[in-house]
Amino acid sequence: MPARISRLADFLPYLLSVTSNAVSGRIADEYNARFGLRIPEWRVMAVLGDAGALTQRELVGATLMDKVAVNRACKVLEERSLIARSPNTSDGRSHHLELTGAGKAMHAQIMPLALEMEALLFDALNEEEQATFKALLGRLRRRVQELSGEQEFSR
Amino acid sequence: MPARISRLADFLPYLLSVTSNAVSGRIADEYNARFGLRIPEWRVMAVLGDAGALTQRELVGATLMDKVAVNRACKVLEERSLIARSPNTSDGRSHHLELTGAGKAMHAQIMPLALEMEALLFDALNEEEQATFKALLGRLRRRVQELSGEQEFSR
DNA sequence: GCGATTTGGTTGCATTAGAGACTAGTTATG
DNA sequence: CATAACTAGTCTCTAATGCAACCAAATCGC
Repeated sequence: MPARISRLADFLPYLLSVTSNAVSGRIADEYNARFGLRIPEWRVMAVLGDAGALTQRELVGATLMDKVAVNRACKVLEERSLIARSPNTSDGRSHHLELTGAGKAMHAQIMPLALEMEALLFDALNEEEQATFKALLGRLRRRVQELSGEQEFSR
Repeated sequence: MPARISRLADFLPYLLSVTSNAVSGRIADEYNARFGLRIPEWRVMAVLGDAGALTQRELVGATLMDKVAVNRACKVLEERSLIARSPNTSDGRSHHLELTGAGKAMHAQIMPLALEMEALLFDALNEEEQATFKALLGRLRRRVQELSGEQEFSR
């Protein structure tokens, strides 16, 4: 008995939240099962693989994650020898973080899986719809940022 | 220095997650500031206001939240005398939950604010785009559910 | 109707995320 | 250069989320 769903189901922020959680949960399970990575760690790997050596500060900017989240993810990855720190000659407070050989090897497995997952999940949308969806998300995000005050782009 | 954003930014699940968090965070702040409500509590209020008396089990179905989240939200709302329990004659394990007078009064303030917030946030999208966005989210969610196994629709 | 199974609700526990304080190193100012 | 103001990173504490075990009431099978 599907108990008449309330108007909540028409509320866009709700729909957005539920959908996002479903997608994230699915992906998190997959990465955890295959690589023992959690999402913050995966994001750091993805960015480092793409951009090369970065500081934590730069990772915060690139992933939009909290600096604590970045720090924890890096610590875990370093313990697993997937990334390595090298001193930053131009600023002694930070280090350059870079994928190790093992890290690069994992990255090479991770990215195809990411695209595969994306394709699988977004199967329900054709090319054009995916592009539209992406564009709308982008505009929405910018709008929220704009509303959420005049701060740079922390958080 | 906007450090070349990596390919992560093109990854749909990432974009979805970041956007959803931004939207939810903004709304959570607003409801917390104005009514001292958190999102799970707000959702329960919204559904009860719309559907009348329901059991916790029915609320789980209507909000897609975890039963623990529903239980906790109800407990808080009951303590604040925004909702009241009455015995369920047809099943002694559960109760009917319903908005009190105060609850209804708050609901009458809450819903317009919800629509206002929705309008404000989704300002960046015109009518048609909003409809498209909603439809795409719906299809995406159904797709994930479908992939996530044959379970009813718990979680 | 009586034991076995199921289900609504509750509690406790483990995991996660975020805010704030703190440390070490850097830049700006006199 | 010495002090003040700032910044990258780390640590700690608290709040939020979800799972699993649990209790009590209901249903099923005989």
